[in-house]
Amino acid sequence: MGSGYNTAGRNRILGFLRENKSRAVNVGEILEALKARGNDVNITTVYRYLEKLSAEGQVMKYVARDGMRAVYQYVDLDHHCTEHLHLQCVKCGAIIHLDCHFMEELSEHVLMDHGFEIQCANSIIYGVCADCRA
Amino acid sequence: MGSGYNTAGRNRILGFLRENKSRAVNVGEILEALKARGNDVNITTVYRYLEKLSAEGQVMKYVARDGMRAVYQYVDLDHHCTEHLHLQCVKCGAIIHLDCHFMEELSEHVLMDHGFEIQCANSIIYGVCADCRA
DNA sequence: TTTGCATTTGCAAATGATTTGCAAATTCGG
DNA sequence: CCGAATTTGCAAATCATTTGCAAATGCAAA
Repeated sequence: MGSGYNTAGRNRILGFLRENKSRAVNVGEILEALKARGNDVNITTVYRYLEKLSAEGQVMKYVARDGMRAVYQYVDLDHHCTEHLHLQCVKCGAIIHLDCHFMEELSEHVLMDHGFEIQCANSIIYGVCADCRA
Repeated sequence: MGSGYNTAGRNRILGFLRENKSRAVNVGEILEALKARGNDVNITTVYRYLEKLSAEGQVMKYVARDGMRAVYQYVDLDHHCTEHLHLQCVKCGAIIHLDCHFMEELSEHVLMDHGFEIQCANSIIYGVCADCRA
């Protein structure tokens, strides 16, 4: 994990991602949030570090459906499991991990009754999350 | 359906989308394909018409997982039903409609336990179908 | 068929997110 | 504290997509 040099900018970026691990954030949000708390970080640095984290699997990168910008979400490597589906909010881009027992039921049903073996890795179910419905 | 004026460019674009209704295409492909067959259509026209078709529900617009460009897929309005999920085989491209009772259970679970309201229309679950697994 | 008006087109320029080149600044092990 | 390797910041470059506007086209009514 955490390979590379330890710098102030990186710590701030990673900190913000961790604080918001329940949702996906975009580059603009990161920039604004850090600027607001007086810790400016250059946009290029943000992009480059996010790419690095993404390659390391420490964050997940997705593309929001409405606009055309990427969103990033912190991944808790400890609790990580590859066998779950992703629910993505079409409004805010947040990713919800469907890794509860129900996932198994779904997989089994689809396999038994439809002969279809789900590949969770690249499947995304779209919809609207709780926050955006409120 | 098909509202608006009938023009050569639009017919060509819609024709190409229909010919490729089994997959999603991007703007570049449309441009190249039409140019290759000697029917140039302006890029602006393509974007504008796709937006219109998308608004009418005649094509589905989503964002490719890899890059950052939009892709569009023709929708057969006759056979269209919004309340079921699609399972698509990554090998043969076959699409299975998950509209059995289990669909309701899934929707309900996701809404109750995760506060997430599924939009079936553009969600696709990938995997391998019965035929291709054999 | 001609006329009038709304819609559509094409071009070039604007936009907005993301990437890249490069020199200066920073990190950290020795 | 030194030096090599990494990271940063800036400005400019990309790339897909959008927009403004004048010219071209479609279509229905006369």
